[in-house]
Amino acid sequence: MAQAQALSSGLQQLTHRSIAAELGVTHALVVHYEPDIESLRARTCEALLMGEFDEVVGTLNGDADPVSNLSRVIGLMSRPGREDFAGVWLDGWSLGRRDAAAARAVRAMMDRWQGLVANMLSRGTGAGVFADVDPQECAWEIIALLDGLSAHTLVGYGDPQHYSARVAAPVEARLGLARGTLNATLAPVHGPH
Amino acid sequence: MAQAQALSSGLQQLTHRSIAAELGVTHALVVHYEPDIESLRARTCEALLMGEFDEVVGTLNGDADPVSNLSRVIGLMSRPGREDFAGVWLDGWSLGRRDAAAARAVRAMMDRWQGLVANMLSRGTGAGVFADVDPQECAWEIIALLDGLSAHTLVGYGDPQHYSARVAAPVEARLGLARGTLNATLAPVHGPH
DNA sequence: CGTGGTATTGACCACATGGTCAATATGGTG
DNA sequence: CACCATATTGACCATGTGGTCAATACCACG
Repeated sequence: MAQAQALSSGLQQLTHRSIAAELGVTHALVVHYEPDIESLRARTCEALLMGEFDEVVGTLNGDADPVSNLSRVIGLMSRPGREDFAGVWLDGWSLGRRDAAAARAVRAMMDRWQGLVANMLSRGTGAGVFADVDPQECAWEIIALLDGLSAHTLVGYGDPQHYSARVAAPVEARLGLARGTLNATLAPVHGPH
Repeated sequence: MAQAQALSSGLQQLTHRSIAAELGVTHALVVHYEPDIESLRARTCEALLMGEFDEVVGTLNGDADPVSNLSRVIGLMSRPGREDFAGVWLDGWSLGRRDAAAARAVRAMMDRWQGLVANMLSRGTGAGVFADVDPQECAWEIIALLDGLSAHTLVGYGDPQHYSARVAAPVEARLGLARGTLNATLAPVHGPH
């Protein structure tokens, strides 16, 4: 419902009337149940980002190998067709500029991602598979790279075919991995549902 | 004028009436001279980004050392107080989602930055100072990292004090430089005017 | 002087937004 | 049945937007 609309048209286009139209009711009714549209937007944003996160985490299910974990995350985040979620992130940042609550929510989501990656990194460094980096700091760098990628996606900068490799390369260098180790050619494993 | 307003309030808040108010005239007059506000926004965005670019390029004036060049760029882009320009980038990406012309303009700006960095990289690899990377690809990665940084800036994610180091670290790793080589503690050299 | 072009205005329009409010259905419970 | 809570509506409001238009003011030039 609201989430699909936000995905395809952007959070700012999510309005009492747009929801009402899709539901086939009056906008007054929507107002009745959702009196504060700003909050609805923030919550929708949060729900969408949380959904994406959970989906990715679900994909890692059971797999404990930090290399394949990282590879999968990179593959999923740089896959073609992720433009809509990139848009949600962008809307979230935009929203966070004026709405303190939204900013807090977005930061919390970023923390989740950072934690996920940091976890992989610390497992990898512990096992001696990765170079000895500070997992927290390095996770931040990877998140920043992925966020930059989202931005690029939205204005169609660069060839999407190269996205995965372009994220993988610097991460591999940072972790002392051989070139191509992290460049998953689109993870086949069941895929997101 | 218009640029200052876009910087402080965001491109979307740049409106016929907001300009008129600041100029102390009627909004009809503004319409008379600037009939298409969308185009004004796009042009303002472009001008601002171009201004930032030129300012940074100006700072490098005469210095041919790729290491100090890169270090300065990283320092400038991750300095505290750059939130407003980060906002312009964000607005640009946002604008580019629906306005094809704006997207083209933003992509052109990204190309400029990518070219600037690629140039540094190819000089560095040529001189054997940097590891042997593909300058074009690697420049892209660095740009993505900086763009991700801009996004983080806007929602206040992470400690701004660490921004510079966090960008420097992965780049150093990628280029085979010693830790800290690129972590300029705020370039003192005259500074941007 | 007056004639013409530019600067500037106020009044207006259509449209969309968030939101309120009183008035109805509608359906279950005592 | 009567009653009450909930669902739902249409009408309305203030505000903001982009934009048009006819009417002035003003100033230079012949």
